[in-house]
Amino acid sequence: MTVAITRFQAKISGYSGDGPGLENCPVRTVIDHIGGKWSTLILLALSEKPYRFGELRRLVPDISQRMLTQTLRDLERDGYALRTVFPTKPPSVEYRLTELGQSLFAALCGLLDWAEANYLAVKEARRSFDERNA
Amino acid sequence: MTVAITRFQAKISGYSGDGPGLENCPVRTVIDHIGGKWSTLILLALSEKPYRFGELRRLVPDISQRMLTQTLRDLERDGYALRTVFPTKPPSVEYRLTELGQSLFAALCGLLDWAEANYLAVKEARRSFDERNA
DNA sequence: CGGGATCCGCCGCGATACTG
DNA sequence: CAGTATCGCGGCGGATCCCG
Repeated sequence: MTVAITRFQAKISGYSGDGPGLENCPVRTVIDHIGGKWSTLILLALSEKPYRFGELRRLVPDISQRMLTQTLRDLERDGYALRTVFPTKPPSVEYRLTELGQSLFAALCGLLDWAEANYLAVKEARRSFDERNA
Repeated sequence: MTVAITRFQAKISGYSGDGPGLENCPVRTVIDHIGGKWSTLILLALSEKPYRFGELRRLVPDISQRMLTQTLRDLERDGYALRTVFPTKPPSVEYRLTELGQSLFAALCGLLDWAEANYLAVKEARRSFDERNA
């Protein structure tokens, strides 16, 4: 009975092979960081082609410049995005996905497609639930 | 030039066809809610088989009982999970995925597998980035 | 056993102002 | 143009106590 659990234990609780265990959980390591409010949106934008800072701002109208900066930094830190500064005047900075970022996006695509196909059902489920618990 | 953007505009900025637009964005509607700290973990656990409240607590050792309750409520509200109460003494409550939840999980699998395969590379990228910016 | 109620710290995120 | 600095709020999430 606990045998069935074991198959997923590693993904859920982490690998206790070396160290504390919980912070070695693959799911947490990756998902926790792309679970932010803007990460997937920026990833989606950059999947198409490299963009400059200002272009990304216009692409995502309601992101603050502070959060765009921070999101891009996080993506860069995790190895998903590459930041290139062109020393022009005024300076221009280009962001593009790395190989790792592209492969992450490929894995993310299934979820994004699902979201597009099913978000109406989700919204309806929410509405229905809220109505039942009025 | 802006033509290239248009292809993704809907997914990023939402469908402005009817209403304000931004809250009609499929990505935001779905991803924002499963981006929580525990949602994917519980989804992963329930994908294997139905579980009871206490079993889930043991499966995810470091979740508080408050957050487990709330996460399960959210999953139920979005139509991903089904809550069944058995009026035994003491009562037992079972959680299982709905069809919608199972299909979401199927779409999520690609990402989970990617996380398992690449989380070491991500951790290394982080370490390297932090070192460069010391 | 499976919660609900309450209190509270942390931090994600936004708004605004300033800079090279 | 592409950021940095500072301030402040709301809400996520943890700890604790109580209940049927």
